[in-house]
Formats: sequence, structure tokens, C-alpha cells
Amino acid sequence: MIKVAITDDQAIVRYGVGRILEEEQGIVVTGVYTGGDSLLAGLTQSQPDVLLLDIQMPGKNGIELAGIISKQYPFVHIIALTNIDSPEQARDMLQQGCLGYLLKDTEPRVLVEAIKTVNRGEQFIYDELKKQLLNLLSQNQDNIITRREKEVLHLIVEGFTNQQIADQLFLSLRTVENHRNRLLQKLGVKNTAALVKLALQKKLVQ
Amino acid sequence: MIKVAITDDQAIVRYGVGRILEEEQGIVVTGVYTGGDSLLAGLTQSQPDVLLLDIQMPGKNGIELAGIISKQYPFVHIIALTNIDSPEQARDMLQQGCLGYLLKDTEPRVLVEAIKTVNRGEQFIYDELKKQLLNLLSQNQDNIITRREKEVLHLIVEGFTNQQIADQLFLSLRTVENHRNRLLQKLGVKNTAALVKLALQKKLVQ
DNA sequence: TTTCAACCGGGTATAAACACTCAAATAGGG
DNA sequence: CCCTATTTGAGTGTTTATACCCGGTTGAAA
Repeated sequence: MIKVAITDDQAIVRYGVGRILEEEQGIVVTGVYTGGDSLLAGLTQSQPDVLLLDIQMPGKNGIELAGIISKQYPFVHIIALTNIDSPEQARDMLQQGCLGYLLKDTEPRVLVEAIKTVNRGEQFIYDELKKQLLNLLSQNQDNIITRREKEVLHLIVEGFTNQQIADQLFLSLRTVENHRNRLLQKLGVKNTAALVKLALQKKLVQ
Repeated sequence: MIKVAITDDQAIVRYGVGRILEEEQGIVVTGVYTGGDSLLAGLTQSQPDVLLLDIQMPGKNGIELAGIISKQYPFVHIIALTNIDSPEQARDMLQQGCLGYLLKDTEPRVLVEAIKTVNRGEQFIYDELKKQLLNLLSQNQDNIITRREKEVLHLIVEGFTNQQIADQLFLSLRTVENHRNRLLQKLGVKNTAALVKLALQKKLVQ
């Protein structure tokens, strides 16, 4: 029997996953938690073989939690279960020690398959995501935006002029212009409009 | 007994909502559908009192479906059940004849309350959304962006310069400059960066 | 028919952004 | 410590954008 725990702030998801797993022989649900705090408390009592973990939750988010749990309970295999189809987020979760990444529109049999796979200590990632993760890696190799550049980019997106940015960061106007030019180069765009659009879409800034 | 139907492409949600409603006296689930087509087919056989309808679905989306159903079966009361907390989307759904708008992180008792409320033909919208809808209305009253301005705005966001936009739209550079200035005025921003950010965030362009 | 908003175009300025090159100080990893 | 990437600053010039102004046309509504 594979012991599975669920952590999700949405009651609908807790009920839904719970029912799917109850109908499955070989799987038993040993814990249902509504958030990070109750999860961490529950883990001190009993540890599941597989933990289904939501990412967007009030309080501690799934990324933090995955990091904490995979260090403290390395034998608990974590599957991220989320609504958001984002390779960036998947990468973060995998780096924190998750073995699986699933979307909530996953079919029940796939969910069950994923649980059995990670229970054996193997990774479970759907093919489309694998591709996206590879793309992300190749992108990140040449698109290294430095801390300072990100800082300047943030202020550009907020609508400040170079002079205003220079004043805020205690830099000369020239320095800010240079950072701005380098951003245009690195991101492969030609003007402010495209820069802001890219920054917002790729979530380089909040 | 209130007859309730569920339409959602996510199995987890179908199971979860199903269980919540089964535990409730006074409510009976008479239909569970995975998408628009099976829903429309099912409605020809039996009609629920309340329909829980997802918005993001492959094929026909919830907004289309709500329009069709509220015309064809005006006695079926529709509640939008979605992950996306967006007043724009809520407005669209309500305009299509929905009586309720709920997020999937809704607590079971609220879900049940919503069903009972719309079953009586009353609207069920949570307070926060009411506020946001009012804001949306007041914004739309003074922010009347004309067709042409929207067209220019779209091309600005795409990263084209005024000259390029002029060429594409067969206008003089001056005309485009004027449109651009009027956009800055109307939207109350001072430069391209802020304009693009606002346009993307307020979804004035795709 | 008048009125009004949208649309198109222009004039004249200044401010800001963009392109390219260069180089010194600095912080961080090996 | 050295090496590298980052950060910072500057020179010089061109291109775009922004801020005001103005008037003519058109189509739809009052």
C-alpha cells in the first residue's frame, strides 16, 4: 500500500483527489492538509510515501515547502499538483526536490500512474513539460540578466525615465542608459515597448 | 430537491464538487459533463435547476456556452466556477446570463449557499468581486479608447515605432503621434513603458 | 441641420531613448 | 592571489518620443 498525503487550500481539490485515490487499490490516503502549517505539523506525526502538494497557497507557498520537506524528510516523494502550466515554476519545484509535476486537469489514471512512479523514486514529468524545460535551459544560458539590470528593468517597467532611475539608484544617467542598452541587446528587442512587454510576459519582473 | 449539473474538464473538480454536493441534503447531482458538447447534448435530455460551469475548457469556452444556454434554457440558473479571479471575465459571464461567479477555492458551504441562492433566481457574487466590477464600470466610463487608438496601442505594444505604425496603417507620422499622445493623456501615463504595462495589465490588448 | 466626437494631418520645440565604443573600479569564484 | 563578470561612468551622435499648439473632414446622432 502506498501512503499518500494531499495538501491543497481548495476544498474541491482535496475532495476530488481524495475520492480518486480511494477508488484505487494499492493506495491509501493517510493525510489531508489545507496548508503549509498543518502539513508540517502533520508530518511530525506520520510521513506518507508520496505527497501531493499545491503550489499557490496562502502562507508558505509550495516552493518553500518542497525545499523544507525534501531536506527534512528525504524519503517523502513530492508531486507538485498545480493549475499553472509554467516551466519556470516546474523548474523551481524540481530544484527543490520534487519528483513530479502535474496539472490539475490531469486524468485520474495519470495521477495514479504518477503516484506509483514517484513512489519508486523515479521522476514523473509529462513530455510537453520536458520539452519546455529544455528550452528554458538553453534560453537561460545566453540570457543572463544580472541583479542590477533586473533592478533597472523593474524601474523601467514602472514607467520611470532614465534620469529618475539614476536618481533613485544613485547612479549617473549614463550608467542607466548603458544598463538599458544592454537589456535591449540581451533580450533581443529594439525599444521600450517591446522590452516592457517581454518583461511582463516572461515574468522577469513581478 | 435542487437538481444540479456540473461541467468541468478537470476530473479532480468533477469528483470534488460531486462529493461536496452529495453530502448535502436538498441537493442532487443530475448531470456531470466534461465539456461543452456533452453538456449541450445532455441538456436536451434533462435540465438542472443550477448549472456549475467552468470557463476555461478546450473547445467551446464557458462564455460562449453561458450565452447559448441562458437563451435556450432560461430556467437553468448558471454559476461560473473558475480558477481565474478576473472582474473582466466575471463581467462577460454575467452579461451572458450567469447568476453567480465563484472561484474554485470556495469553501463547500459557500458553494452550497450559492447554489441555493441562484436556485431562487437571485444573484450570488462575493463582495470583493462586486467592488471590482464597480471599479471596472467607472473605469470604462471615462476611459473611452476609440477603435483607432486601440489599433495604434496594439502596435505600440508590439514594439513598432510611430513611423512603422504609420506605414502599416497608411497614416502620416503626425497622426500616429497624435493618437499616441491622446492615449497617454486618456490613460494618465507619461511614457511608453507605463503605457505598455497598463495596456497589458488592463487587457486593453490581447 | 446642427452638433459633436472621431479621425487625420501639420507646426515647433524639447526631452528622452537608442547605438556604438571605450575603460576604470569592484566584487566573487577558482 | 588572479581572473572574470559586473558595475559604473563617459564620449558622440542619431533617432524617437513627448508636449504643446492648430485646423479640416467625416459620419452619426440630436
